[in-house]
Amino acid sequence: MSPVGFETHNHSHCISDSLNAIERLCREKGLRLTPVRRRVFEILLDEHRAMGAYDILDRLKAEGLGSQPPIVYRALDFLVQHRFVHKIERLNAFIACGHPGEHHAPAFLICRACDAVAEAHADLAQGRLGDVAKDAGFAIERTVVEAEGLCPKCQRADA
Amino acid sequence: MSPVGFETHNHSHCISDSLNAIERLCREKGLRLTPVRRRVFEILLDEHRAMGAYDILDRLKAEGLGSQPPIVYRALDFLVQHRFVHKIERLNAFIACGHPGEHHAPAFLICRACDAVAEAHADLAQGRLGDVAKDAGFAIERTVVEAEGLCPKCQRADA
DNA sequence: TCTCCAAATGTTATAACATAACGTTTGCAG
DNA sequence: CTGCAAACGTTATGTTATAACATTTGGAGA
Repeated sequence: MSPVGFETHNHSHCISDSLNAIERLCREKGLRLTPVRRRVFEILLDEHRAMGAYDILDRLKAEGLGSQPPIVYRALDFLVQHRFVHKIERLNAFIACGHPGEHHAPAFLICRACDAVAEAHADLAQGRLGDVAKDAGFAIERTVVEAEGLCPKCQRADA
Repeated sequence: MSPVGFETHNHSHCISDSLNAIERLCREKGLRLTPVRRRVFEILLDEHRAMGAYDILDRLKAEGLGSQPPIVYRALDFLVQHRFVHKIERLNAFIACGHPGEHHAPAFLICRACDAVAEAHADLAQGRLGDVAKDAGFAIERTVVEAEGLCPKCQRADA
């Protein structure tokens, strides 16, 4: 349950590992990892931050891979649906999943100063909210858990 | 910690109680509950559901109380800042707080079929996510907790 | 009371985010 | 090899949100 995002790491490994992981998952499940979908995922891995759909689109355009919003939104729909990418609702932005394939209910720590995002894990449906939902007869299917605050670096800059 | 929103209730009481509560709070804290701010809050109480900013704006327009987006967004900023209204990020919509003034970390159950929203309470910062954040040196200031699924009524309709 | 300042409002314009609709291409099962 | 579903390309538009600047309002202090 350690967050990913505020530490340094071997980035080329994290890119190839994640890419390998989703390639394998797509093969196993018969999903089509088309060039656009694959490239959108790579861009998100490469930038390693939450990006707006239009930021991604700009990169696609520069590479000659589709140039209109629906292209990128459709690719993102696919990636989000299969949990390869998460949407950060607070930022209207998208980020590559830190451990694609592993079952998880993602939670995010979002720095309000630098917009850095760390992915953690918090299975709400298992906790008190799950009890509340159960009592209310509500069937939870997905959860959005986002904590906004200051990352370590920006706390120091603040002081 | 019971959710509010899927049950019937005495609506005129809930309106006057909430309105009284925020009037008192504004008096105590020296906040200015101006006509627009007050009316936006009343509209949200009255409709008793999550409304988009432009839905609210339509009602304001009909009443001759300001007619441009910044009017309603500024009122909403004020109301959200003081926790009289919550933003539902998943819906890009706003809902009157079920118990203004009480300290709380709101959580929402959102029906994907009818968009009904129930407010619950889940102080994440106190739980496991709080520990993770602490370990990462991240200072949580606000949390967004939204569970999407099916409300009791829509589960029955589904079957 | 006046006057000055900060906060709130009014207004125009535009930025940022997202999808509807429809035609074309592609991949693959039969 | 053919027919269909899925993905892609494209145009247009819908939806959500804010920048920037002028004007008005409310209240603290001279």
